[in-house]
Amino acid sequence: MIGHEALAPLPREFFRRDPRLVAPELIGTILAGPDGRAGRLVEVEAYCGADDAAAHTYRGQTRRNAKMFGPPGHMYVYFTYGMHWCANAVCGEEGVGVGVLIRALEPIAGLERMRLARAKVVRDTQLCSGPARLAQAMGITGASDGADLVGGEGGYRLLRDPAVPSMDVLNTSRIGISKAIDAPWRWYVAGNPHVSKR
DNA sequence: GGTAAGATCAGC
DNA sequence: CTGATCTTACCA
Repeated sequence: MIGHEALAPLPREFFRRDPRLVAPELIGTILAGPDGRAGRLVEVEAYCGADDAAAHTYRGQTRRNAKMFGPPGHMYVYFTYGMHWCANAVCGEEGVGVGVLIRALEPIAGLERMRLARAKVVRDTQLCSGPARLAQAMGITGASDGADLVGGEGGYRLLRDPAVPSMDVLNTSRIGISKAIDAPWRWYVAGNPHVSKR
């Protein structure tokens, strides 16, 4: 276990900015969930609303993406491919519809719970190496849509680690999209085995 | 009302 | 590389 209490939550204002500024700064921060589960962010992608054809919010607000238009610092959780949940941190001013998709975590606490949530996994690098994998490992579902990552009501928080290990952050185009495929809005930790493959 | 595609993953 | 699996969004 690690002492979550000692780690300060990221302030609301941290998220109230362009997701392309927030995303790289989220690398190295910690997502803390229920039951002591926690992981360090090692891969993220920015989605830029009306300026971004690949964003769920590109064509405006719908029932599904409503939380992305809500206040920054909350989670936007969506269901896709008939079976997977994925989590974003809402950014920008309220009403804008931008955010950061959390694509991979390096598990740092509550690994037993994570393995329980992902029973078939044999290697720890398969626990959180992908947006749907980490959601399953952390217990994130539609019930978490709109949870406040600053206040922690809803069970999840993003924390700043005062002692982040040094790491090399690389920037590339995003994964798994068919539009705006050239926008360089993905950031990940070089050489980290928990970054998503494929 | 009908349908195509989807910010994915696991298994062959 | 393919199948799974079903919600959402968009069109008629």
